[in-house]
Amino acid sequence: MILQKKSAFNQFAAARGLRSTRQRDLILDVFLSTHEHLSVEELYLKVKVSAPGIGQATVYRTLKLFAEAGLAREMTLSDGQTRYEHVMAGEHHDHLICSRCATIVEFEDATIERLQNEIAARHGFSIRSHRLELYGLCPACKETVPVP
Amino acid sequence: MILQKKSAFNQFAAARGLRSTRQRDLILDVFLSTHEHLSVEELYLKVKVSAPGIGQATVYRTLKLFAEAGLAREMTLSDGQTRYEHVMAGEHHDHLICSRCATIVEFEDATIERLQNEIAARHGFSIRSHRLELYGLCPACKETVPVP
DNA sequence: TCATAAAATGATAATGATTATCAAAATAGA
DNA sequence: TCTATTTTGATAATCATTATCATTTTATGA
Ligand SMILES: [Mn+2]
Ligand SMILES: [Mn+2]
Ligand SMILES: [Zn+2]
Ligand SMILES: [Zn+2]
Repeated sequence: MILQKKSAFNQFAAARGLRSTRQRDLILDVFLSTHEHLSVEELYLKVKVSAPGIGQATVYRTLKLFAEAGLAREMTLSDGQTRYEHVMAGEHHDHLICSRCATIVEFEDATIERLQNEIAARHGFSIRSHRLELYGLCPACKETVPVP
Repeated sequence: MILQKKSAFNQFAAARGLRSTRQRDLILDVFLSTHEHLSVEELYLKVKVSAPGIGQATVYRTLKLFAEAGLAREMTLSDGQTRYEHVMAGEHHDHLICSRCATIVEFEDATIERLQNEIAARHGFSIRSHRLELYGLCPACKETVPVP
């Protein structure tokens, strides 16, 4: 999986005439070693551990590249920070998000996807992408928080 | 409908001990006279026509009040601008958005809503809110744009 | 290996949307 | 009218992201 993505990126880089750099390799390693939905800032801090001199701009630029290369997906939750998550070409899922502790659970629902397409078709739209986010309390937080 | 919302806001204002001001009345009138999903900036420009001296901060503040009062809903599309739309208490709908001309079509789908709740329940979440946005090309733009 | 053109990096400034601050103006009561 | 309190509008501050640009790195081929 990780190797697949690395070679996917190398292919992309070759096709685009990108040069290979220490920074990009490192950012890719760090990104692929996570399994969360990390903000750019969080990724930047992780990368900085191995490369204290890295610039934020490089991290921003590189993550955008990963998205273009099809191995990452850019997402913006309601906290106004851009996050990146792993994605294998063609794969798709939506998110359940805890409003209290920010836990994220991924899900897919074929029926919802189908209904979305039907709705779009009914209005003459051709869908390119969609965003479905369910906000609420996760099981743990439900217990902790007093019911209003 | 408009009268309903005006009195809803007056009630809210009374309960909160808000004073009544020319600016708020005007912003409410302008907001209620629209039927679109306007950004704060757009609302600000509309209001400025009748009250050139109005401050943006006042518009920002006042729209937030409307949301708290339950007569407006704050929404953020993928363009990173906060928009406000009319909403009557309890009403809900989702959006189909043209990525090219920004046309917005509203829809409701009971089945999707039900499935969302089922998914949340399956993961032990209690949903508080959700966001469903379908991005694509509207009928008009589909014709205009060359197919890739 | 060396030179060189092109690309990449990192520091920093700029941007854009929103919020905070605060003095001046407006409002609601007494 | 007087006064305490709220509201306003101008402005500065903030925050995430992007643009700029001098400097450093890379690829390539003499
Ligand atoms: Mn995910
Ligand atoms: Mn709407
Ligand atoms: Zn939680
Ligand atoms: Zn369109």
